[in-house]
Amino acid sequence: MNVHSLSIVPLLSYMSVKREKLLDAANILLAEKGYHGFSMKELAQKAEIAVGTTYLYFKDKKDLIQSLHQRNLHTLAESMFDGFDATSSIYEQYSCIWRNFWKYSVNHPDAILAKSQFDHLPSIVQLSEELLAKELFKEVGIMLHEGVEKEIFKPLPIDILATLSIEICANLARKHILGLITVEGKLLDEMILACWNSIALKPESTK
Amino acid sequence: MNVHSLSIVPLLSYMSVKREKLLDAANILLAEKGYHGFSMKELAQKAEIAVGTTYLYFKDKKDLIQSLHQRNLHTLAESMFDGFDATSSIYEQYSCIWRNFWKYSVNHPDAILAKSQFDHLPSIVQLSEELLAKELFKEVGIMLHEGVEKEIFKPLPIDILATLSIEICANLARKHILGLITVEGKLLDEMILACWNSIALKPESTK
Amino acid sequence: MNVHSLSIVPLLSYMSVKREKLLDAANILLAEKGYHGFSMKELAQKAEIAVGTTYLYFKDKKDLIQSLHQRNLHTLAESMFDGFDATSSIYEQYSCIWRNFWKYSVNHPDAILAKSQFDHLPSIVQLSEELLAKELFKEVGIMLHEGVEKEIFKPLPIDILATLSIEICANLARKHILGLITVEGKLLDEMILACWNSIALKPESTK
Amino acid sequence: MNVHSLSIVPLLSYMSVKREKLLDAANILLAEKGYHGFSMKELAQKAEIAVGTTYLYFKDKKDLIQSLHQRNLHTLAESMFDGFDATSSIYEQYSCIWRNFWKYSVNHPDAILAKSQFDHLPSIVQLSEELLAKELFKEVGIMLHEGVEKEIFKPLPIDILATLSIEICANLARKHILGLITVEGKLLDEMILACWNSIALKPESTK
DNA sequence: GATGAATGAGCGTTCATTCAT
DNA sequence: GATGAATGAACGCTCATTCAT
Repeated sequence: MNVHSLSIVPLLSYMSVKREKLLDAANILLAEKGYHGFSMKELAQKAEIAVGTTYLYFKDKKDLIQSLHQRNLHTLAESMFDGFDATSSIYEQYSCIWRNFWKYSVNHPDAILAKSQFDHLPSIVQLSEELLAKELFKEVGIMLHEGVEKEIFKPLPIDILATLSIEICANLARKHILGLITVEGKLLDEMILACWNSIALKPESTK
Repeated sequence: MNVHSLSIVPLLSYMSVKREKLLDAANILLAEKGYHGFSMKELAQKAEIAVGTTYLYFKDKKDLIQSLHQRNLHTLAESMFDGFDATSSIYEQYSCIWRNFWKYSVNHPDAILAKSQFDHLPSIVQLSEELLAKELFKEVGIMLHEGVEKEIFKPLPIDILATLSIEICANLARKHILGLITVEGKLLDEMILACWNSIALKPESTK
Repeated sequence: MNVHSLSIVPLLSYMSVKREKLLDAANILLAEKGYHGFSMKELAQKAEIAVGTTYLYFKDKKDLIQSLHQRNLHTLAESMFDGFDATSSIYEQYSCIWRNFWKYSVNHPDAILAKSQFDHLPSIVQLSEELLAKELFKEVGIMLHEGVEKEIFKPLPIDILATLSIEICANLARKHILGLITVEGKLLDEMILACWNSIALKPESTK
Repeated sequence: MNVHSLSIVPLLSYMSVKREKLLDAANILLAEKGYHGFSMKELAQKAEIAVGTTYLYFKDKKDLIQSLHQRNLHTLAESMFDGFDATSSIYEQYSCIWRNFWKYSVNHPDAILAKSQFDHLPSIVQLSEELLAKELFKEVGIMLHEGVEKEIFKPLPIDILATLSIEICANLARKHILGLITVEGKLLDEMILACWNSIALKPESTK
């Protein structure tokens, strides 16, 4: 992600206020009712836009949802590496990412709930998205790989390490958002340690 | 109708062949497309019956999906405690449940994929189902509770322990089924240990 | 209507208990919900009979309703001429018929309400029924005709005389049954006089 | 949009062409087949629009039929008091209303046939409609009441007087429309007199 | 660019009718 | 004769999408 790609003109042409309003509304509705559970009319009303206008910004409903997924992944990627220092210790890197993910989840509950819609309806979102995700989060992979090299993490496939340690965070966050469990304060540290321990070669006993 | 058949007939009368075929078809479609994503016509075709016949066995689509959820939960509960020995060591109990869950997941991929649909559309499945689930899996809770008492597991809320250790199994299984990761043979033992370590007070280093 | 046609065998073969129960149930449902407003399943349940059995007695729904109409017309015809004396005065004949019609209406509210369904949905009941009706009630026509001959009634077409004097009775009865108006005791005599006056050449002033 | 058109536009916006076409089509179908006897598809085809369009103008079938009933009642009310002079003699008032009703019936055969559908399916049309009707036709009530006060009509409940004298007109009209009777020219005067005589305290003998 | 009336395929569900038992 | 499970066409209604304004 370099400075050039952030040049203002392409961004403006791509992102309009209406487009954003539509994506925001879609996020909420997707989280609430699932892909087939809301209508384009509902969406337009929530976004305070005429139905027809929707089709100026998105080819169809599927395109809208895919765009939403992309935007959410980008936002998440940005948040996840906030304050990330690739030169700090693996534990610090790990902890930073975990906390950032958690913070993002709590701040974007709809996005997290919508995410589970994407994950569980592969027919909707193309496989290409999966590749995009790999690209966006490749630093997580790098970190895990480094951990394995340094014999901090178990020598397991990176995908499995990611599932065990990061995905579980999404799982906890979703339950937390829905009020099924409550994770706050000190408990959060415990969660991070728990996830760390599940992949650490030499897990730390709780003091 | 002789005495011997009587022990079976009542069960069969409740679980008619058509009813079962409908539930099986629904499992597949739910996994593939989500609740709103498949039509009753599609369902009937997959079950090889007429649309109208569906409504002889289920009041409506919602009722069908709730019944499916119940059936799946019962089947899962039965599988999960196969060979379970409440007097064995906590690790053996934990490992038994984990393995059974995994085996069930691999044998019932549709049920596992459909499960995430239930989890993510709570509005469809009544709260009573949630309670049913607690009832069916209360032995898991007992085991975790015992582990906490014996200072084997961290003193965390049971719900969180369950999420960290058991639910992650469902997560891994889903990815495994979808072919996103591959977990086989020795790797399975690693997974069990990973989950155990995430909640163990004194996690074991890999030998 | 002679003694021979009343011979028992044809009646028995034509009228079975189940057939009658079906017609009774149909009468009620037709009155309540109209022709398309009730299902054959509803009908069968009300008649405490299996759905399929209905089709042993009637070719289809239309046939059932036509049969019902016929039965109702026959019952009405029987009632209307109860105590009828073709040799008595025209007013006595008129009054007798009017009262009998009223009595029938009050005793068979469903039949009267169902009748309006027949009258107002000519597409359902064939024109042949109309002819049947003429046959059944021809004595009314004879009476009216006689009244015209004797210069008691106005020299109007018989159909119009019938509409003015008898049909209005059905109209009042329907409203009475529905509770929209209340006609009792002395008021009934007033009604008869009113109808009489509408067709009488020399109407009587109220005393 | 100039000042002149403004006096008309508000009405037009409420009564769009499509809406009117739908109501007209509904009138015909209701008269022909009854409420449950025609489908929304049939209706749309008759109105030469798409099915979905129907639902832009009416919430559902029930709403459509209620709206139709209201429109018909308003049209009838307007027609009935055409040339009505509350200061003229009771007979002239009575005659005016009767003739207007007849004229309306002959000009709007579908509305008259549909009317009986409303009357016979009270469960569909709310009670409030009944009150509306009373409001619209209260002048009829006033006229009848005045007639009773002046000892021209019999001292009977207004509802009964209305049924005897006005409703019979609808009855005759329906039969006339269906071709079951023929009422024309001089015969019409006879009918009016007949109805008048049925409620008059001193009925007039035919000259 | 922005609108929302209009579309008709498709939805979940019910229905009159059949037929193997 | 009597049954009721099974059928699939047809129901009332909603939907994503289009297009004249």
